[in-house]
Amino acid sequence: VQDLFKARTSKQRQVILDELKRVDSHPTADEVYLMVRQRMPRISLGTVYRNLEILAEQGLIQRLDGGPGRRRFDGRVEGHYHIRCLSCLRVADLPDLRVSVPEDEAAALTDFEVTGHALEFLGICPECRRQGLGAANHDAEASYGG
Amino acid sequence: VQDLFKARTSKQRQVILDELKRVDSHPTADEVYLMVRQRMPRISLGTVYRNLEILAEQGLIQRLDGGPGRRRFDGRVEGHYHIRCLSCLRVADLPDLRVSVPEDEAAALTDFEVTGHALEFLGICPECRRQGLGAANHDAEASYGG
DNA sequence: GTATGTGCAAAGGTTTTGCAACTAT
DNA sequence: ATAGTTGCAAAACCTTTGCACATAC
Repeated sequence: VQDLFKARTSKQRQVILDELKRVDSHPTADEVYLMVRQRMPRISLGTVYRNLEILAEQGLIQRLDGGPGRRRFDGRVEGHYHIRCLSCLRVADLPDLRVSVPEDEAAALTDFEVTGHALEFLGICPECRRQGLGAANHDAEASYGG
Repeated sequence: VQDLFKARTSKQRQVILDELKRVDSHPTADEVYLMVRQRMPRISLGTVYRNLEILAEQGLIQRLDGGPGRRRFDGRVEGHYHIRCLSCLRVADLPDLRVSVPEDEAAALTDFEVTGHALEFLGICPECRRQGLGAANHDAEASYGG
């Protein structure tokens, strides 16, 4: 997470945001780089990464998948959901939670053949809460991301 | 995705699976490497990666976060879910789908302070379906992952 | 004037891969 | 016998960062 700072409006940042609002693909960082370079050939990939991060923190764009932390593995394969601590990145199991996720509706709305879903809860674990690492520091991480 | 092949039972693969079943942390690849090395000091990190991949494909373990594909960005920030094609990895929006996700229950079950959730549908998009890239090739990717 | 931002290039961290030797079937 | 597997090291890949110069406020 970035430090507190007073964001300026740079040409580069505006164009990146523009391009992201313009399309409805969900581009990766280097795809954004390619898009932006057509209007601004001298922009660097590092600048794109930096600004995507900043824009996401400001809540002006949304970061999909990954979120914080690396790929993890789970030896338990029976259906269960997970909850991840946004502070220490640990993952805990939710073996006893049932959620009814309307895969059929999603299929109807998109024409996809829906084969499953991934649902993960986000929050702050008891240990981190005790240490005062509250949710305030992890605001823009909120809901709906996927 | 791996090719079709007849998996053998190697000592290494068994130990990796063992260790993953033994713990209920959700280790990253290099954490698995550290765990396994205590019983098998000469195993290599590459072998760990290869076997985690294979085990996940066989459905014997579960891969969390990331799943296939890289980090993506979305210029639309109003709450909406996504669906990802397991074949071409493209992501589409589901602006009109409402899901009631019981964050309060998750909080009660874990003592986490729950600040949000990430939900993503998985499937095969119409284009890929047309090309015969059916869900059969993407089986173990199914539900519940996070 | 000064904090913020940029381009460039190098470094960082994770994951994948080529290869020759080894092993389960 | 032979297809699958391993260890090792190198490569690939994605993302972050240090720095000197530029720019917005």
